Amino acid sequence: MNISEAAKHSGLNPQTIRYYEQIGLVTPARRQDNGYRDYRAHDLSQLSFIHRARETGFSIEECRELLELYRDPSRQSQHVHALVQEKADRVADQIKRLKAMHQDLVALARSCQDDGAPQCAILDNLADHHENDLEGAS
Amino acid sequence: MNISEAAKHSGLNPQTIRYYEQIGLVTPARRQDNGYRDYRAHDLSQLSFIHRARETGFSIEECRELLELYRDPSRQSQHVHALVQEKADRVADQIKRLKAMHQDLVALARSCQDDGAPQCAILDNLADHHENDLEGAS
DNA sequence: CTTGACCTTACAGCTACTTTAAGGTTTAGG
DNA sequence: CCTAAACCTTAAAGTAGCTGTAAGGTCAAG
Repeated sequence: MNISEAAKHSGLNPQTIRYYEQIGLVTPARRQDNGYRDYRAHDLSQLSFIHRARETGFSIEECRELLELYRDPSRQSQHVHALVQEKADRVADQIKRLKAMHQDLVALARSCQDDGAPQCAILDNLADHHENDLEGAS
Repeated sequence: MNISEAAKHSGLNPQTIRYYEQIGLVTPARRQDNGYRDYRAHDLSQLSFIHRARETGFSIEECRELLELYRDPSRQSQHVHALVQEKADRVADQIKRLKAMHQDLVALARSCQDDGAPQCAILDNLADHHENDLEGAS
């Protein structure tokens, strides 16, 4: 199976697959006589695994760890559990930060009249913080 | 005012300020006799503006737009409003995606017994999606 | 007059790819 | 049989948004 078919099956695209091979995330694919990469079910499952894991928010390095555990028959589920838990916590954190940012943006949008006038509370608001700054400074 | 003081006041750090100058986000700072960059209130307000805008989630290119509007006396608040509104929408979207990801992660963590056994539903889960895939394929 | 803290430039490194360039192979059509 | 399109190959550069390094110049304190 050529790389583009492997790409379709795994949900990755061909360049990305080559990239993963290049950085040693997946083992180099076997080659056909013409030098083309040749993929089989075994490879596809690893590529799909990576795709899923990346979608789920794991970084490349985290995927590397997960893949090693995936391939290791003597793995301990504790290790995997800890990895996932920590990731979940970090995502929760990120959500918190984005929510705050969203509130800021909504407040900014509301503060602006949208009437074509040159006055705009948004820009004033963004510029604001610094005014107090120089007065109190040395 | 030297760059490190400007950094303190604006909340950016010196390398970042130089970087912003380099990519043309801010106009090059005037220089002292010794060649050091020299910052005044006018520059600080722009740097602070950028810092706030970046914190609020605007990309460098968006900051460039906002800054141009900020500096333009004939700007129209509509334009700014649209920019902010669109950004707010995109952030809301990102929050949605992260929430889905978080649910996935929590579900994964729960599915795993954390008992040191080699079986781990997490890895099975990540690997899963592909099984169905080959059967239906050519 | 030396030490340390600042400043300068230019360039490499980071993540996770995507794009480009320059070429070889295969396949379908005329 | 030839050609054009659609694949495949590699290596290298570009993307965002900085951060860190190297190799030097400047300045204030003791």
